[in-house]
Amino acid sequence: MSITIKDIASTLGISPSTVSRALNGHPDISEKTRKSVKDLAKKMNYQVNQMASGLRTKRSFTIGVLVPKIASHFFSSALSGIQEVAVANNYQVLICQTNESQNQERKYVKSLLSAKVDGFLISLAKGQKTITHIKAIVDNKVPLVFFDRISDSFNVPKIEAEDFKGAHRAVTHLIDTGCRKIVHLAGPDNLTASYNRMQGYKQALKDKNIPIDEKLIIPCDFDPENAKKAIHRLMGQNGDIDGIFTVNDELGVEAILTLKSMNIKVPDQVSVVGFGDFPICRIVEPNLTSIRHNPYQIGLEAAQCLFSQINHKNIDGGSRRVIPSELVVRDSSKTK
Amino acid sequence: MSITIKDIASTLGISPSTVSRALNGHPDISEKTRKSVKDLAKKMNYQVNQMASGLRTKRSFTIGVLVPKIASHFFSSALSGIQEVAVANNYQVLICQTNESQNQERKYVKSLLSAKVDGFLISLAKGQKTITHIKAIVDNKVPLVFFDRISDSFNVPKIEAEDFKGAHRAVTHLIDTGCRKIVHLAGPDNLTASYNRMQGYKQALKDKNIPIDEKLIIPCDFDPENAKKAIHRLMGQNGDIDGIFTVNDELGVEAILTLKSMNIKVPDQVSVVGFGDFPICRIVEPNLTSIRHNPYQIGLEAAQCLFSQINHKNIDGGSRRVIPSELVVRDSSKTK
DNA sequence: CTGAAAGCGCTTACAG
DNA sequence: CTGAAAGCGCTTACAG
Repeated sequence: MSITIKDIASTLGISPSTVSRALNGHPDISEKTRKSVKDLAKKMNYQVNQMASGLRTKRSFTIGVLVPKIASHFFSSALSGIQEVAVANNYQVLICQTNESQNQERKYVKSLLSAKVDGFLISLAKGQKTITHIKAIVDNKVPLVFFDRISDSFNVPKIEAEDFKGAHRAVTHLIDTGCRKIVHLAGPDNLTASYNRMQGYKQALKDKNIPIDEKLIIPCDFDPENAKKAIHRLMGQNGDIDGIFTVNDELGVEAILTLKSMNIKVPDQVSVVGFGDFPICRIVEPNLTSIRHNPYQIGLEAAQCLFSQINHKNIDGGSRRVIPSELVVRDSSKTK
Repeated sequence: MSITIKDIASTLGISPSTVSRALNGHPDISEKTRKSVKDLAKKMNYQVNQMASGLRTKRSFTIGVLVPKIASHFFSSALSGIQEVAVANNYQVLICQTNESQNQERKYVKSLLSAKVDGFLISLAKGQKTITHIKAIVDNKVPLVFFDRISDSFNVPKIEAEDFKGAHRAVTHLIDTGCRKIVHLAGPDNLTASYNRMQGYKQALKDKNIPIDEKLIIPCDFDPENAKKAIHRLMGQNGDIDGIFTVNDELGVEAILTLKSMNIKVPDQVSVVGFGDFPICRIVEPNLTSIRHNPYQIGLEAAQCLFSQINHKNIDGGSRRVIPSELVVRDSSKTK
């Protein structure tokens, strides 16, 4: 039904081989033939059948992307960056949302492997334990790049946000503006990003000779409800808490809203600093001080790294690229 | 390199045909053969080559989705709904972001056609004039469903938010709570969704015998900056404006922030109602009254509609499904 | 500069 | 119940 190379060949009275070569810009073909083929292709609205050419060339011109959640500022921005690079390389992007489920992740990897994608861009679901499906990708020698949610168990390139340094910067800012008893509303610590932010928090305290109190580190699993409960509990028993550093901006916003509902003044009584610099920082009141990282850039560089593997086959093993971050001071923290 | 049906056949000493049938659950195959094939396939970690089977069966098990922007609450939620249905149908989803550019949209359609997707789910870029690329889809007889950003120029199914009624509800609420001079910060009126919301606004005024003042309808093209400027200008010249209805929540939030920066009390002096019920409604202060529609549901139903075409081929032409909305009253509007 | 032929990995009418 | 053969639409060594 859909028109093929053969149709063009027969109307032009030449062979399909020649049509294929003309369409693909093969140097052997005469200018005249090339032109007549291209003109007719355009006129007939010919579109190469990617399944057929992919089967022949072993290239699907498709990459697969796994993210925990599409509907999040971080990942949807990263996806934009990825798409940008993919388009520039004439590639399609298969986007899969794992919903933080390893099971779902496993299924997607299987089906993307079956779709013969030329490469994978993966931000892991939380709770990583059994990652045999990732091993399947590596075993099949399909290029793979981790971004944001990475795993050190594999010798593949990784693109990360500046988690440790960013967190360090955030907490140092809190200390420098007078906070001494600083809570950390943490993410799942089996995620490197969360873990590194927590380490940054700890190191900043150490550097300023403030003792680390493990009871002030609350795992919230990215759930604002947990943040709310934790704040209610902590503020009840520790009247002297004066700062909160959250693993991301959603929890930071929740912290501000909760403190306000308890009639605790932000930042006069308690300062809050988030992580991510999402647009919501400028909506909540007081505006949330945060760490700006660049999800678009992270996606972009992850994709560039993947395509350099796909195109030049230079597998540079477990390289690691950290995208810089910066502190953005707003009204939820004090000035010096 | 990757293992094929032939490998399984030769190790088992049977023909590829039989392996294919066994794997696909063909009824003719004996239980014994089926089991040995499936066991070996699992053991060898066999994955069917989708390009090959797709070429043969003329089915790619892939659908293409076009959205103006991934990084938006509405579309990323809709995408989740779409993904849900796709997975249930064993389909992959190619997601393309048009960035509101018709040119980009045209390119994506071309390349998805070339990828031989089994169906399209499209939310159009704004500024629709030349939509010949959409015609190409229809001409190729590839199933297509429009969602949210629809066009009436094509006889294909459409899934929409309840734009007219929702807007009518929003504005009626403003009037019922005492507003009389109501501004509408509008979207691009060549988008049906925006247009219908504007019509809902107008009808609500008519129904309450309030004259429509075209100078109070400000096209903002979804840009918060335009909303800000419009409010500054209008509030300067019309001291008696007492309500604002915005085409979406982003503009609604911007309206609240702008009014506050001008020391105008919300809702005492001016009430604000948005559209969408995005999470930001509960972050801005006062919390934004809005119209809840269900982007996840819209995506879900659009996908279901598409798959009913793909699977049963029942093209039900230009059917139209409107997903219900409801008014969610918060603090940015007055109580009766 | 162009064509005939083989083959990518699969599915499926046809035959037995 | 199973196999041999053809073919999906393309690309590409080989030959001339």
